[in-house]
Amino acid sequence: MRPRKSGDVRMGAIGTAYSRIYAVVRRIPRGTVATYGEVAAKAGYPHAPRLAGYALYALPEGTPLPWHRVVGAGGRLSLARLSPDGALTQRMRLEREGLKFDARGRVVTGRLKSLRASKKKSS
DNA sequence: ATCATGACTCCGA
DNA sequence: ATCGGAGCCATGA
Repeated sequence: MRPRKSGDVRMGAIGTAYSRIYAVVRRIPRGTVATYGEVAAKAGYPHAPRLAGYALYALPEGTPLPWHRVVGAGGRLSLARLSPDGALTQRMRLEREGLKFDARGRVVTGRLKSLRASKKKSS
């Protein structure tokens, strides 16, 4: 089930899936956003976008990780489903880094545009 | 070991 | 545009 938000965090030792995802999130350039799929893929799980979301969900409140740079596909703030308030914080932080949002609350960046172009059915 | 769940994504209707 | 179902992975009980 859901990991505890605080207390027993055994991710101190690197090598776990969470640590890998966190490492990727941490290396997201400022003023840039990455999708859960991107983060998971770079962490070593190209087909487990849920892991990215799951790992971020386990993040403590005072996490130094730039979790706000992680958005859903197309720049959507999936966080809004779980915590609307948190989504506002994320949006505020991203705007502070120079990112823009459209009327629907989607992030507008030149990086996500290439994401949609690679979609295609296999064989 | 198994079962259920999730800040996801994709595809079809 | 919205709605629903299927697939994938690791974690906790």
